[in-house]
Parts: sequence; structure tokens; C-alpha cells
Amino acid sequence: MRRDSKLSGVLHVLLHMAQQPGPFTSETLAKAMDTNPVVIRRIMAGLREIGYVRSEKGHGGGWTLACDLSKVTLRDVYDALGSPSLLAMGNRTEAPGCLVEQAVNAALDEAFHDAEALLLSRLGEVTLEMLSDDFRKRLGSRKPQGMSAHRV
Amino acid sequence: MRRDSKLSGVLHVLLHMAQQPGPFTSETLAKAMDTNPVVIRRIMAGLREIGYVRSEKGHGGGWTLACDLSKVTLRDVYDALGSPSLLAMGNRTEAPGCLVEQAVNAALDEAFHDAEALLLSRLGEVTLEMLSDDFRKRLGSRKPQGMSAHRV
DNA sequence: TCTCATATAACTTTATATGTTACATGATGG
DNA sequence: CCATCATGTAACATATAAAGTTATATGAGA
Repeated sequence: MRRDSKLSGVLHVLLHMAQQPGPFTSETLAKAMDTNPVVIRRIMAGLREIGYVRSEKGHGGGWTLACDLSKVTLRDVYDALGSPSLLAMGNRTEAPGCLVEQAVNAALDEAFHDAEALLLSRLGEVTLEMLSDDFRKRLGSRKPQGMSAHRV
Repeated sequence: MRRDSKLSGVLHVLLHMAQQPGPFTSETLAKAMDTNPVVIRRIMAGLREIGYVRSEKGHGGGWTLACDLSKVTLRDVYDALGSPSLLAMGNRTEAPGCLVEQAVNAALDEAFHDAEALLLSRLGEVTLEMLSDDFRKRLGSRKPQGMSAHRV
């Protein structure tokens, strides 16, 4: 199954933005992400509605961070994307008349629910700031002489 | 994203088979599952290789359970299906040169891994026999006067 | 008013789960 | 033996959704 990588993508964008003051055009971000500007606008739209980023049109426009990185968790970002389903597996039918299937669904649902809850909880423990710090640490150990530039 | 329902489907088949002695033809099972016989053969192939079911050709042939239901867990069945990926989300790129993406991946991977581990652990706690017992309990409370037939 | 940049709808591409058809193989019963 | 039944499997078709692309509208500077 093709795996949704919007969360991974959005975090990538946000972290890039956190390394230097904005604004960043969709085209710039798209190049860094090796994708299309429209894709960037699409995944950023949810974040804008919630106020994590702002967008400006025209000359000197683009995307700007508008949140406290230490207060936004990966869970928050996930929710801003519309809380897409986390699991690649599901029940064959959700409200089956077949009692066998009901028994199967009940068992699977419990396991699925627990796993989802744990994942959301873990995402809620990590802030964007923690990610940014981790990035800078990686940058430091790779290029001890400076940290103004980094490969995309 | 479309969710994989092979596990749900296989369990459904196995539980149906557990309610009465076999063998069952792919066509019979397909009707009960509202799908195609070839689909049944496809999802049963993995189980046969591991020895959870047997298949016989020709007259009187079909699929037969060949395992101790109390010893086979949902995790075992999942593995027999080839251990398909459990999560609907993944990293944009797995081995990125970008340090930002490495930081993102590291954080997500940890959360993803923990959730997968929990899910597998939960699946490992449930045996086919437990599911079968649960089914019979549901059947009993719905049709107290007998338990030879059930809706599909 | 020209250029830049976002906003968004519509469309295309790609991946993959699922469904279907066709034919081969082997087992059983007459 | 040979007709029938059933699995085994490859090949093809369909459905759905993620991701990419194109086109056009809108608004903000210079």
C-alpha cells in the first residue's frame, strides 16, 4: 500500500523554515522538497487555517512561521492535516451482519485502537522545537566549522 | 487511503471454517465473504505454506483447517500473510541526505515503531480459539434456541 | 499596470488493493 | 479413460487514493 507521507513532508517544510527567517515561496520550498509548488500550498493550507503559518501574496510574499515551536507538537501538526487514518489495515466491513465478522472486528478494533492511541500519544510528546534542536545537533556534528548552510 | 483488509478477511474465513468440519471449496468461502474464489485462494496460499490449512483438489476437495486454534494467534496469521505494512503513514524518503529530513524521520520512526510493536504484541495475545469462543458467545446470546446456523 | 506570489479547481499520473478471466494441473467417480 | 470438480497461477481489468501538473483567478507590491 502506498503510504501517506504528508506528515513527513510538512514537518520537513516547517523545520526548514525554522532554520532561517522567512518568508519562503512555495517554489523555494518545493525545490527543497523535490516536489511541486501546488503540493506545498496544499499541505500548508491546513496549517494556515489553524494559524501555525501565514501566507502573503505578491512581491516578497510567501510562507512564514507563525507559531511557538516549543508549543506545537507533531500531534498538532497531524491534526492540522485533517487527522488522516494512521493504520494501513482495517476491517473488511464495518457493520457486518455476520457474527463471525463481528467477533473478528471486535478483536482487531481493540488492537488497532490501542496502537493508534499510542502513536498519537508519542506524537504529542515531541515538539517542533525538539525536532529543530535535533537537526542542529546533527548539523553540528557533521559540519563543526559552521552551521549556516545545509544540504537539502 | 484504501485500507488493506486481508487480515480481516482471512480471519473471517478461518473462523467460519472452525464452526464445522471441512473441507470448504473456494467458491463456498467466496460466497460467504462476498468475493471471488480466486481471492480466497490468494489469501489462503500463505496460510497453506505455513501449514495452518490444507487444500485438496478434485471431488470432495477444498480447504481444511490443519492447526490447533488455541496455538495460532492473530499475529501468526498476520505473518502468514507476509507481514504487510501496518501503518498508513511513512517517511517521504527513507535515506535522505537532508539533515532536516533525517531529524524528522528519526522522530517519526520512533513513534511508528512503538505503535507497530504494540499492535503486533496485541495481535499476539489473541488466539483463533479465543475469537471462535467469542463468536459462539455472540451466537448464543442472539439465538439461544440453537447454534447450528448463522447469518453470513 | 506589470510582475510576483498565493488560491484553487480540474486534470493526469502512479501505485496498489481487489476483482475477473483463462487456462493448467491434479484428484475423484463413473 | 475420461468427464467433472477443485485448486494453482498468470494475466488482465477495475477502483481508489496519493501525488504531481496545468490553468486560471486573485491580490499585493514595485
